[in-house]
Amino acid sequence: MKFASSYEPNQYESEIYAAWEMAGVFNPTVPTVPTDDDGDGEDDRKHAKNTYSIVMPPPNANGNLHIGHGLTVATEDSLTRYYRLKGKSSWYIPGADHAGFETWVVYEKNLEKTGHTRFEYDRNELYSKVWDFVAEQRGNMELQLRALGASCSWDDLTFTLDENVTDRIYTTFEKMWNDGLIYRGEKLVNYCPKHRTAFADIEVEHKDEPGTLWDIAYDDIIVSTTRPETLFGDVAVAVNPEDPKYKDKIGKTVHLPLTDREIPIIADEHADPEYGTGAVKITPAHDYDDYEVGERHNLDRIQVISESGKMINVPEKYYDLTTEECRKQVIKDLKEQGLLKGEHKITHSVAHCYKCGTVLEPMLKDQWFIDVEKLAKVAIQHLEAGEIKFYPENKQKVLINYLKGLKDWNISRQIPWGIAIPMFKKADEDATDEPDWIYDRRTNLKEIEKAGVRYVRDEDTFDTWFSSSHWPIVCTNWTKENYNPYYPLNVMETGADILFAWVARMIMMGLYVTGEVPFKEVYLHGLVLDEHGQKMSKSKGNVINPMDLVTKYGSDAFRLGILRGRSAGMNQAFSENSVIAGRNLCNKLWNISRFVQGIVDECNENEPSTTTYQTDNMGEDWICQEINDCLNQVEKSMQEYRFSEAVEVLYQTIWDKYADWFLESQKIYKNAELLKTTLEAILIALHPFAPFVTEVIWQNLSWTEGFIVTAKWPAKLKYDPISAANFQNIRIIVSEARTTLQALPGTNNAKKYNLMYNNDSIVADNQLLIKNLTKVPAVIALNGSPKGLKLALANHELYLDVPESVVNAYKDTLTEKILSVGRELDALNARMENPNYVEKAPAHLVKETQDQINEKQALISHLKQQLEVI
RNA sequence: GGACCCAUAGCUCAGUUGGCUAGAGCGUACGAUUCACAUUCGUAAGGUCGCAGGUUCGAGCCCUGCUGGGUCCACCA
Repeated sequence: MKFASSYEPNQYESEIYAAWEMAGVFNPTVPTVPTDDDGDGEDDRKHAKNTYSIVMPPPNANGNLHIGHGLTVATEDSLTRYYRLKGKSSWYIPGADHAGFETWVVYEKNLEKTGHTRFEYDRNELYSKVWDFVAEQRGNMELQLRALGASCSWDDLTFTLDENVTDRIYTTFEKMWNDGLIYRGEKLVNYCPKHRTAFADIEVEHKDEPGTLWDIAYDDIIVSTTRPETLFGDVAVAVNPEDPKYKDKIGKTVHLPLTDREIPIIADEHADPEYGTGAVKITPAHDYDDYEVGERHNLDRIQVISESGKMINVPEKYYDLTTEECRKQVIKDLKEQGLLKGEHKITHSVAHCYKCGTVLEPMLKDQWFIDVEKLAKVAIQHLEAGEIKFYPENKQKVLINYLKGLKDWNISRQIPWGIAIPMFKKADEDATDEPDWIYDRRTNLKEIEKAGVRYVRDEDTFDTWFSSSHWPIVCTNWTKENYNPYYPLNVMETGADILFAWVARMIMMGLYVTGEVPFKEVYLHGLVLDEHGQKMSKSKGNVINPMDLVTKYGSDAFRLGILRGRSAGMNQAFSENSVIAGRNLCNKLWNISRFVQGIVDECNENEPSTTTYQTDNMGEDWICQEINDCLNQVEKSMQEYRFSEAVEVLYQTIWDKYADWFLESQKIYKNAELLKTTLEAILIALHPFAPFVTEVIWQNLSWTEGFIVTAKWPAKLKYDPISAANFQNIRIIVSEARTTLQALPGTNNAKKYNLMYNNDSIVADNQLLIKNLTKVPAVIALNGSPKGLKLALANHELYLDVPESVVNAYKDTLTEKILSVGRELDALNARMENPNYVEKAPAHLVKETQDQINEKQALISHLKQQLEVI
């Protein structure tokens, strides 16, 4: 006997994972690169259809996994393992993210601790410093993925800075440049003065905050503003053309306070007559709306805030102040001059850096932009054609809606840790015929020469989402030349929170580069919340570390626990309890196997299992039916990404049906061949969710061969359906006997009273089983002279051999039972008395109702007889 | 301002084209104990499915409105 009495995951998990990895069972069976073994000049994979591909959203290469990764892996790996068992060549491609901005922030903080700043180094130096930093930290995350059981193909791990990735990014960028989809523009961008980089719109966090709205007199016009310090950048005052208050002022000029400038009053829809004073100052260099007003009226842009957040291009007095200091000074000076006419407290939303919380400045900068209009349009067409199926479904509409309003995408970042933008600016002023910017891949050079003209490289790097948008393409080694059976991916699984940032961009880029959608289905998971439904955060102290749970309860328990009760796209609570429930299931399965192995040993049936088992009794037919049902439901659930349902049905089948009824019956019958076949079926069916315990058991069973990872999904079991249906009688009889025994006065009743039956071949044939399941001392035939307490069964005549006093004490319970069955009967009768129901409801339902009425009536009359006897 | 999601047992959640007496896990109460498992076994209690209408023979599910909670997008001088 190899099985200890309880399952200890820590004893086995790392060893089992190492064995899997060593044996290469996670590698896809169909090659992942073009092959031509038969030498016919054609890729052998041309006809490989049975593939399943899924990529991992790359976790931060130098970070640790958090609970969201735990859910990601549990979900993706369950899919991968399921389809592998289903016979597909499954390829789960792992990844690691250089996490441009995130890592940079961590690195820069460390750098500052050592008393240095980024400005002491050039980009190449910084890049190699961060590279070393990441290399040092790297590896934890990959070990943690293994601990979670991720069955990925490790040889194919893709790092977002791998050469094939940067190659692909450059190729795409070049194509876009040539197609005119890339442009350089001076636009307002979201700029973090602390990190000194710009962000895409999607990375900005808006928060509602209290603020002040000041009224400032520009001569006789009063403007309202929340940012008086930007006054020095004002180039106009706008009023609404329909606003009668200001109609006669349009075209005139006003004096800009604290300066010696005159600025025009212009008419623009942007000014809302209802808001504030209805007149608004226009600062095109520091406000998005004003920028657009400026465009419309061809106004200058005066930048008054520098990239370090200090005032520039302002009178000496204000120069080099921070925006905050300057604001105070301006307010003070305006007050002194009597120009401050009002002050109102308001709530407005303010843009913050999602990393450090600093207020973002809209900043006028030259940046690279992607003209997204065409890309979005193509994506919308394919989405509307239903080429990608979404789980949850509604995300398709949400995504289309987003794409319809998408603005041009700023892909420049001013941080060194990332893929360099392969663009060079003309340095020779004289070469007027040459283009200002040229594309070139030699980003390691600060300066290049082309046709005798000098060019200097752009120092910016790509937004990480630009490279991430190629993820399905780079992970599967897609190329234009070769057919690839793994592209498009079968599914893209990721967090619902990055639908826009990532999924949308992968779709646009996939279509642009390959002409095909990058994946056929999208499954989005929600946030994992704490047990009270609160978002996990360090500040709240409610963060759950998945690795702690894995250590404590095992990887399988964690996976089962986190998938349980979870559905697509929903933010849902998670607690240790569900992991404990998972741990218990693993232990149950372990003991089930221990028990089965015991019988197999006893019967000397240690040869590989066959499908030629015989079913010799109702319980055996019944469990075959139950397992088939279970397999069908798991298959259906997996098809629809209903993991929670799949896990639920497995729990019930394994625990409530296989262990509690079938194995109990096998204590009598001992059908070793059937036990082997059925145990294999449940082990394989559970394997996608609990890979370790099922494999450990598989390795310990005497008759199984190879790894369960690469086993075949179970075939449907053969059984006699009539016999299977008859087993329900046993279950009903046993349940009723148990309920009644518990309800009788006194304790330990099961040991006291015999069960007697009259004229019942099912009971007669299963006396021993019923005795074992109810734990009564004996099950005895009555031969026509009833006594004791009759069980509340419509179709069976059974009695508990209890003394009259006990029967009398049971009288109240019996009366209540008659009443409750009576209420059920009334409800059924009412339904049948409704002619519309009888006419319009489907015939089988009407018949069912009638059958039930008959049954309840029989039951009531049985119970009433009993009551009369008392 | 636009859109989306959620509301079912004490807690966390299932409930697929409308169909029987609305389920699970955890928790609670009571009982069991050599013979695979106390990480066990058995039994029970606990729900007018957020509110108000409507459609239907029949509504947790479909429709309308409302209330409460959450998310995203846009805007906010």
